[in-house]
Amino acid sequence: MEEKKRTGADMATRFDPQAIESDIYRAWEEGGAFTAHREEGKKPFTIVMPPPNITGQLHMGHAMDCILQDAPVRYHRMKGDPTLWLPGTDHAAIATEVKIVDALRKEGLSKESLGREKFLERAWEWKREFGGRIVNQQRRMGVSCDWSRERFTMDEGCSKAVREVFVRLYEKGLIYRGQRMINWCPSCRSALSDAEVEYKEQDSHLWYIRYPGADGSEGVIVATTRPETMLGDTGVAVNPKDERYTALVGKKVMLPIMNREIPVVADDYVEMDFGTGAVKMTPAHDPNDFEVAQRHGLEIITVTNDDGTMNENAGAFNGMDPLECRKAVLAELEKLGLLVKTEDYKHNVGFCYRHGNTVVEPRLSEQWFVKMKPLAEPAIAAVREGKTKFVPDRFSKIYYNWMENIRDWCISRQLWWGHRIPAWYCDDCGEMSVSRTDLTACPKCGSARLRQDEDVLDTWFSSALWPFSTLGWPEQTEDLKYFYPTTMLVTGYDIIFFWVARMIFSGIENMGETPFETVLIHGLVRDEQGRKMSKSLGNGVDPLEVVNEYGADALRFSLVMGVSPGNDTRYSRDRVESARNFANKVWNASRFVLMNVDARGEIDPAKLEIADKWILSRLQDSIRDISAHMEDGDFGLAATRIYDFAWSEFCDWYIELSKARLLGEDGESKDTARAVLLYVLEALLKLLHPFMPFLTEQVYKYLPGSEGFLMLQKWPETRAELDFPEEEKRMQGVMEIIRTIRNLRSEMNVAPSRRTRLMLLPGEGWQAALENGEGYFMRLAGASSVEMIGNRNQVTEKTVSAVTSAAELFIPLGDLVDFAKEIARLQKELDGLGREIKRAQGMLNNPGFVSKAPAALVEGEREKLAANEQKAKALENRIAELQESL
RNA sequence: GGAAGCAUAGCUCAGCUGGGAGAGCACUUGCCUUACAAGCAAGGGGUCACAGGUUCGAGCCCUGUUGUUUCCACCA
Repeated sequence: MEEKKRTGADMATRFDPQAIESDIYRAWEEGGAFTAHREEGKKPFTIVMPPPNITGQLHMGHAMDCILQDAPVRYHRMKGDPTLWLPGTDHAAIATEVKIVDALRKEGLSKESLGREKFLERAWEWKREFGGRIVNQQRRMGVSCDWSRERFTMDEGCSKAVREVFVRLYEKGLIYRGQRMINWCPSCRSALSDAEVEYKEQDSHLWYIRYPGADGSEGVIVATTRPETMLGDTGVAVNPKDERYTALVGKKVMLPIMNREIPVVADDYVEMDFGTGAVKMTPAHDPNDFEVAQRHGLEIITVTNDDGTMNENAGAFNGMDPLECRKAVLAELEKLGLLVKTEDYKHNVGFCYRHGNTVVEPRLSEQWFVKMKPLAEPAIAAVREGKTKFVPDRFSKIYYNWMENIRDWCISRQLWWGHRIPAWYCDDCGEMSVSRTDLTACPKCGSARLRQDEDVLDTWFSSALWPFSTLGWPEQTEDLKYFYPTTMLVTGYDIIFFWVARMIFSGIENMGETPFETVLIHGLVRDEQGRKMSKSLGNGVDPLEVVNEYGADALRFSLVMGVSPGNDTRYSRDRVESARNFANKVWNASRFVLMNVDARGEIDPAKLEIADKWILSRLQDSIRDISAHMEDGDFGLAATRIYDFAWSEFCDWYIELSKARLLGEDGESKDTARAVLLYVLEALLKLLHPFMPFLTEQVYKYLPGSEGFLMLQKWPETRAELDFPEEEKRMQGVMEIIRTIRNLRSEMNVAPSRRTRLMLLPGEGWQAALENGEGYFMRLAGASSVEMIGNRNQVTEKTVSAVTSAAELFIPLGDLVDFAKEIARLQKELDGLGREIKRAQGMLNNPGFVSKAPAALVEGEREKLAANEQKAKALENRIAELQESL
């Protein structure tokens, strides 16, 4: 470690994050500061990090994730809780495979030409490169997670967990294989789960097509948005109550072009008032049609290939892509005179969430599924019973809504990168076996002619196990026993379905316990215009660029300050700049303190002056508020509070107040100020550390007597003996006078260089406090002298004046004073006061208020009223005097 | 079709269980005051979307309206 620097004089005048961040991070990491330790008997604080995909690089959403986890983790670590933040990455089956296939294409290669084994080698290479890159980007954000426990969804342990869960669910009958209608992405050439389809509204048409009767009658007109699918039609359905079609039910119509006779069936599914009330049935390419077909025994004809093109069942259209086919079919129908009409129509079309431009086709296919109902029920109950709490609570509604309407989860993907399905098929006896270990012989007939299922699992199958697979499950490791269930999950609302819900039911099913106590949901980071950041818009902001320009602390702070839980937030350069300015402010305040304090001094309560008591008391208040906000997950409020304390109270006032003493002759007062400055600064650094870890850690190195890392110091505790409510009030009175004088001087255009005498007529009980504040009036309010007077008559010169709650004040300004203007000014002040008095009187004259409002509040109003009445009286007197002298 | 969020200063947003409207940025004025011009001081600027209701008291709670964003569902 570098040699410790000792004085503020060594500090640069500006905080330079670039110069220190990487060194500090390395020191933390090498010093083992992130490593979690189990301490029996103590409740741990545990977070498993949502594992970023290894596909690319960190975006603003990740940055948000980082800070919202790092802040509570650092807070709890400082509180002394055994703290584990477990990091890792996700193999992201489809997403990664798509990227690798793209990369291969640029080399003129394809998946197929490479073969499965070579492809997987490439994929692991990819993982090493991009997985490492992501993790280093996280380090740049300052994340204090335990890298010694880093995991990957496809590492040995997690893979074992996946295999174990799959087999267990299969054995319980909760995983099955079957022909079902699934979402098919022609670009992935794979099945997708319902959650992976994004619906977008598209302008399209509704085409009305006549299907003539098989007997030569006029038949029926159907309406469709996808005319090309008619090639696979095997029926027409009408509502049984629809009298227009009663005669047709049971008859056959002729499917044009294909010239196939298809039946007309009656089914409740059909809405009578949509279109013509008659629906063409394409059971292989529409989930509803499929169900109708099941009920009525309709034939099922698949007319597309894996890549979305038309297949041989499409007859003359074989090989066309669907849009081409649509045009050709419509042209043909037109020629036949069967295209009755075309209407403009808007409807939702499903797109692949990884191939944004690819339309997802419902398609009949043999896939693996998880039976969801039995898993969803206890997961719903767990949240209802409060075993897992969503914060903010409204997100639990989204969760319930999804869980209560859940359908079976299609988990097989026709990909290579992922956990391969542990099922083997025997080519001799046809037996299918699911196994924890790789099979070499058929368990039924002993044949060695076994083929493992070609498919891999949905990436979310493994991430669903993340809270326990990463802790060692299915082994009963010490970590698992100690850290599960975890304390908190932090993630965006966009993956509640994909991930959060699945972790909850997986945790309950496999561990018997919900995986986390709290799910803290945050919003999206949008661009400066409020649009979602996306690659296609090219409006993404790279957090690393922001870190390079402004520092990690600035970015982190800008992402939390003034942000409320669960709400989206806009990225704004202004906010980062403002956070950077704050960092610099704290840096310079520290520099000031350290230039004046070179040793740690004890605080002796007997020697504290009013300003000391004020700032110490304000500090107590800040510690209370900030700690409470940290506990509640209100990081936006915590950050705002520390900002205000540091800037508006410590810097703007206490430091300025201390200057007079530091430059003065009174050694004891000077020492006390020094001790208080250092004490408050150190507490401030600790309170700020969860948000600005680099800056605070760096400053801590300079503090006299500091040892080790700030990040491992104790979180500040409140001390009752440092609460000084009475002195706080007195100091605020002094501050009000200072502000009032500044205001007067400014209004009167008194040059800052011109010092003015000050006369004070103290209010009752204020004499001592004001005498105490003389130095402050001189230093902070441009006073050349302070004179206490006992009576307004003692003011004989031309002065401007004002009334505050602590005193009446007079500033002789000679010819600058224009009595007429002065009267107008005071009158305006008096009018304001009058309104205020009226308001208070109104309240106090209201019997309801006096009898029902809290006593303290009523008393407070009484006090304010009395004070204001006194002020008003003083103003009236003053105005009268001035009028006389006019 | 169902659900949720948002509507507060010119802009972006805070506002904890109801108790005299706040911040950042922008704007005006004056300051290089020996920590900081990435700064200091002073100032202007708001019918808290609208309409009702509850309450002694509503930005906050309830009902409705309007605007806006998002999620879910998917009637071809």
